[in-house]
Amino acid sequence: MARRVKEEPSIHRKRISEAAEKLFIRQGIEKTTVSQIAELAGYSKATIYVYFENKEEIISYLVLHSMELIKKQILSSTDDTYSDEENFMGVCNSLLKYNKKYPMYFQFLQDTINVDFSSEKYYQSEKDTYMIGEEIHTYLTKLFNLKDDTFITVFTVWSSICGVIQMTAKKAKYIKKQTGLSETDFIQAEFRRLFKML
Amino acid sequence: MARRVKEEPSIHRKRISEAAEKLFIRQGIEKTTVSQIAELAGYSKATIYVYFENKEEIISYLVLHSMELIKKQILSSTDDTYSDEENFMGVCNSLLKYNKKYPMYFQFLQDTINVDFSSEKYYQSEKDTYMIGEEIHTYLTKLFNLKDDTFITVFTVWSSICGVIQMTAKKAKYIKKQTGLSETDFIQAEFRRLFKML
Amino acid sequence: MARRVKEEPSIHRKRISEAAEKLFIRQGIEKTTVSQIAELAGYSKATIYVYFENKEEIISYLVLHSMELIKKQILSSTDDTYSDEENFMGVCNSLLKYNKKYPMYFQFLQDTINVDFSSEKYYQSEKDTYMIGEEIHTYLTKLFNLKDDTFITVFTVWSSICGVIQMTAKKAKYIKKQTGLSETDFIQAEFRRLFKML
Amino acid sequence: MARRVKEEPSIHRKRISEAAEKLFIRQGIEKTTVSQIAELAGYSKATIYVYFENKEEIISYLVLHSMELIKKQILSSTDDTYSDEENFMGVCNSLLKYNKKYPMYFQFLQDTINVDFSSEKYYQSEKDTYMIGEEIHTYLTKLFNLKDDTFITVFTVWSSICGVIQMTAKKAKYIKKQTGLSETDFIQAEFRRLFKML
DNA sequence: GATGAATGAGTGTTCATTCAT
DNA sequence: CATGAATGAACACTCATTCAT
Repeated sequence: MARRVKEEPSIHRKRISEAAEKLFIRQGIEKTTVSQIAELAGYSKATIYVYFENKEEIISYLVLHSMELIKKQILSSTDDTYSDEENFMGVCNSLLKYNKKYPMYFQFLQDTINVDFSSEKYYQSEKDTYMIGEEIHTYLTKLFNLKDDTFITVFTVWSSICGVIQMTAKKAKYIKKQTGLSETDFIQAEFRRLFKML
Repeated sequence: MARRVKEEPSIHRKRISEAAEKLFIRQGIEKTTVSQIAELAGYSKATIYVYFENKEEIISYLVLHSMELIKKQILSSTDDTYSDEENFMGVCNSLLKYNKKYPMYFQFLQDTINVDFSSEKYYQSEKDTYMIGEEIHTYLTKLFNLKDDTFITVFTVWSSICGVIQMTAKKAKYIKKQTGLSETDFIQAEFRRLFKML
Repeated sequence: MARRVKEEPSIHRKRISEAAEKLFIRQGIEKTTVSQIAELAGYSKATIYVYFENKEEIISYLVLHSMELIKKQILSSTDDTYSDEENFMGVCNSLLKYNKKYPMYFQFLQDTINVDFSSEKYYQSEKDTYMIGEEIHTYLTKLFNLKDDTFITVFTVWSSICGVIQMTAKKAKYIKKQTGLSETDFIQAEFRRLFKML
Repeated sequence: MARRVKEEPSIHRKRISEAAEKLFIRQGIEKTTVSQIAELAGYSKATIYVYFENKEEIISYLVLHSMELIKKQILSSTDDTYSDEENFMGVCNSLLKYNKKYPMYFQFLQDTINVDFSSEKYYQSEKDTYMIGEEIHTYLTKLFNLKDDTFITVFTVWSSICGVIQMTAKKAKYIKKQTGLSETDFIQAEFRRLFKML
């Protein structure tokens, strides 16, 4: 599992990762083989290993992609001029939408991120991912205009939203059985409750 | 993949599942092979299949085990006579402790649970797991003496706590870097913040 | 694969072999497990090995059974007072019926039979099977009142009938495609042709 | 069990199938493992799966091979200019020789052949096998200059020859015991008898 | 006499990865 | 640069058979 810094994404990396993405979403990461990725990307299997060290690095690359998407999503659904509640719901629904579209990437959001960039063994993607996470965090802090305990508050709220989205998605059937509410209705209610708590 | 109700755990099932548990925690479920489980449990591989239908059933058995543990944990750290905050922190720290000890089981908490028990294809363990989940839920409802919107509130809070614990555990390094706080200190602060929100 | 002479079939051997027979017919020999036989026969797996040395001996026992059936079948469908053609068709249709009912046993008819009974390593069943074959042969010889070259004629005709039945059964689809005739119609025509040849 | 048409036999397919052939003859198809085939062919087990979809396809490939051999054998031992008896004996002895050399393939001759080529799920080999069978059939029809009932006659005779060869081979010991004749002598006598019947 | 318990020895198949060309 | 070819290492699961009790 040797990790080294690699030159930045060429057109090939993009093409390969896009193929991988489609397959990951369609059938899950574990069940997607490098062969399938190669075929869909229009390369030979061996060529994949020219542009990515291994399957893991492809995943890493896509984690970055997912972070970029979330950021975009959040930026486009929030605004200085909106009310706090509108903004809060904007963030929530960005994440929700994201989880619906890329349920598997959502997991990544809550996954460990390599922060020890002093070592030389990391993928460039990991560094980039980290930085985008930072940007989102900074953006949210400003958005909610929090004065003190900024970090912890943003972190806690963010974590709670993620927790609620994840749990609700997984237990949808159970919720339906207990409350009769659809997943969609239930989660909006949860978001509102969460906002009131703030 | 025939699933049928099976007679309850014998001493062998216990021994095997304990071996599986150790390995699952140490190296993850996917990477643990039935051979390894057999070896550690002191049985031959074939014998494993005498006591469990397949690997999946071992997992299912352990999910139940994990639910039982959480329940015990929560019961022993909360009480009618405590203040609301004490109880809240009790629940939080139960889950936290649990996640520290069995990080992999914690995932199970947020995992889909088979609820369609009308079908005949499920393991007894799955049904049992569901029921313990119900018991915890009922207990928490009473504990916090919530009058209306009970279900949604308990669910939201529970999800938030899980989200916070999970995210904090995964991003511990990042948090340290940003705030200088240890994971332990940071998460206690998060719990308190969460309580204030209620 | 040690073979030793064994004491004659008790009631248990009968019960076990009957279970095996049902399963062999239903799902083939290879796909039938000793466990299944034991279960259907109402014994424990280990008990099977008390009454039969191994799976092979069960098969051997059933081969004998099949021989007995064929003999009965032939005896009941031929008679001194019938015409030669009637008798010939009787034999043919006995074998045909037999093949339809126990396609898998039919193979046995054309299988090697242990004739070296001087050695001590054979199953009693094998000896018995051999003797019934002899009886059938003797019966047919008398039936067709052949004077010279008896053995070879009976053997050749018998073999031809078997060959025709087997090939026709296996190539039924092909025959349908080529001639438009059903397997039943086609094989009766073959039998008649065979008789004319005699 | 996806079956698709594959590109034609390379040198590897030949090498692998030749190894498989030896093992199949020596110990039977069922008892031959893919590992053994790989070892004897000088490849790694995984490589076998590069050139054949699965074990079944190897068998299918060899069935074709066997059909080609029989055809050659028959063509080289019969001729327009020979007498009918010479030709008949030629066909018989072709099949006999073939059975001696590849007893296990001989079984294939009497086995079901996939005729439903409208479906897309078959191996190219299976189609080819079918076509060679057709060619043999056509050739024999012309050879014996049969006018009417051609199909049924050729089919019946062919089946009878196969039946006689198979039965005689399996019961050689028994025949020796009963007639004192060697298998070789006995079967030639059978062939002659068969010819006289025509 | 009957069996519960245990297992050795496979079995076909998959897949990420390497490397000579 | 790109890849065809090859494979090591697994992996979940099966089953006939044994033997102490």
